[in-house]
Amino acid sequence: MMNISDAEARVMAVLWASAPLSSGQVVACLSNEENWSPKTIRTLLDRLHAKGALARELPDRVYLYRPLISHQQWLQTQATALVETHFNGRLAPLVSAFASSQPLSDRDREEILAILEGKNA
Amino acid sequence: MMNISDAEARVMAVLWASAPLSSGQVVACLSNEENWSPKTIRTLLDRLHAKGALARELPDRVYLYRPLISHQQWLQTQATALVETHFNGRLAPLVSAFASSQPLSDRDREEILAILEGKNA
DNA sequence: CATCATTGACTACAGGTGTAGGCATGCAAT
DNA sequence: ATTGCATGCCTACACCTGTAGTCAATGATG
Repeated sequence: MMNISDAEARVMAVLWASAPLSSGQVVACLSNEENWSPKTIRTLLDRLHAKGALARELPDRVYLYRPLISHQQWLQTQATALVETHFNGRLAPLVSAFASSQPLSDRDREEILAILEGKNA
Repeated sequence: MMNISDAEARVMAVLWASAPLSSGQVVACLSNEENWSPKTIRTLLDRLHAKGALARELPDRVYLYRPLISHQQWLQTQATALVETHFNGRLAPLVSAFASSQPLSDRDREEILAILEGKNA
């Protein structure tokens, strides 16, 4: 799996929410949340394209970008990577570490319980 | 919380397992698992000290290093950071992402259930 | 004592990341 | 047609990271 940096991930998030988008549209979406120069965002789009995380086509005069990896895929990668590198590959210690730093919400409790019971799908 | 890179974390792991240790002892511990030059390990120790992750004293002619942050603390930081940045601050979606990439072991299931029931402490 | 191996202090260097800037071009508006 | 803004392409630059190397002092060994 390719590496996507934090800044790049925020750009991906926009395209995971809706795609394809032109660079201008991505810039517009991000200008609310991030205080980045349009140049910065275009650089990140370029890098994501170079990495193979985004496809782009030029139907008109402007590139349209589209994710090449799914959000789900990416979340799985991130979750398993953390579990592997810091928790010896087991999920429970991560859950424990998280729960000991902040109490679990009822909603989290219920959803996790459902997953444990195999109702995830 | 300071940043500790992956390579640095493997050095921290040695000192979390036993401390204080001299740089030579850390080198010895790591030479089994990692294929690093002693130079590399000393560089990592230096950087960890510069970052404030390790304390060091020089009682004899050799530095002794000791962690300034606990393993637990670090795991909490890592877990909550991932949850914040990729899962909107909620744990359940992370559990879901992990479980959908590989089935949970019985042991994980049991331990997580125990945590949900408040038996973590 | 002369030499070697260990340690510390400083330096190196490429690739990734955050964060843009400069230049050219082309559509848009006057 | 001229001007100006958006866009693409290339460049910049500092800091972090992985992975060492050099040089000098010091303690151990023959």
